[in-house]
Amino acid sequence: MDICSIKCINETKVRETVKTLPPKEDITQMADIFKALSDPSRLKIVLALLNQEHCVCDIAAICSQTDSGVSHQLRLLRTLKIVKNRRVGKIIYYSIDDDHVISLINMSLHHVRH
Amino acid sequence: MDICSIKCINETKVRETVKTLPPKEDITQMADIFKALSDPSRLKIVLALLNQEHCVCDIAAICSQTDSGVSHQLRLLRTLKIVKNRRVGKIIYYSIDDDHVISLINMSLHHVRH
DNA sequence: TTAATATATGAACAAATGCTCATATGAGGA
DNA sequence: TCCTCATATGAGCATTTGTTCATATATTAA
Repeated sequence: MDICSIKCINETKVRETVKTLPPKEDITQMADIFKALSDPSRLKIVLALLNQEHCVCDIAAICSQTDSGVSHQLRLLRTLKIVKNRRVGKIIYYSIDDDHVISLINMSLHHVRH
Repeated sequence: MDICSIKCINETKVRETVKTLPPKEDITQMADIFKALSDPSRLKIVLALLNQEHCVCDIAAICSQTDSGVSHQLRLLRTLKIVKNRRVGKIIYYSIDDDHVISLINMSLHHVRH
């Protein structure tokens, strides 16, 4: 029980756990990666690139989304270094840039399939 | 090139990748789990419970959030079977219910620390 | 240079999200 | 019983998010 509070708080346990928490910045970064994968249409794009690299309009065809929508999502994924791209003439091919993300996705896939 | 379209689409690659995509339902479920971990304050709650079980007001103290806010988040996490609880009198203790989530978090922690 | 095409970008808007405040529930003690 | 405390819940709101539409950029071909 805290002297300065009416609340029922187990100070020992609280202090113990506070010590184990990662720094705020790490938590923010972790959340950012999870957020990138938290939208079904964006996740679908990443899943598509898991198989092989694709150009923007192929991704749009695969995911039944507009080119513009896909482009917006790819920018976000690029910012987070989840995907990278290479240009061949007019066409820009996207692929996965981050192996950890592949592991994260495989693990969650395994999870939803029990 | 598609006969019915002006767009430059590599049909073979598109069809190949479409075959590898998980069913829509699986994608939705995966996205739901990632979404649960995509908010920093909610992620912090899960990180706190990773260490040991805690009652609601201890979680609030650890995470510098209001009891009410924590309670709302815990309900969401409960719905997704990420956390579970047990009652001891007036106090309700929450803990992690899903080992896969622990793996997901450890992997993303490892990721942000290169 | 001009036209055509692949991709990117900005603005706008509807929908979803997280937080706060007020109130409700449910358990223990007086 | 009544009061207190731990937790839960609903409504309201400001903010964020995903999508669409129009337009811009960049590359190739004519």
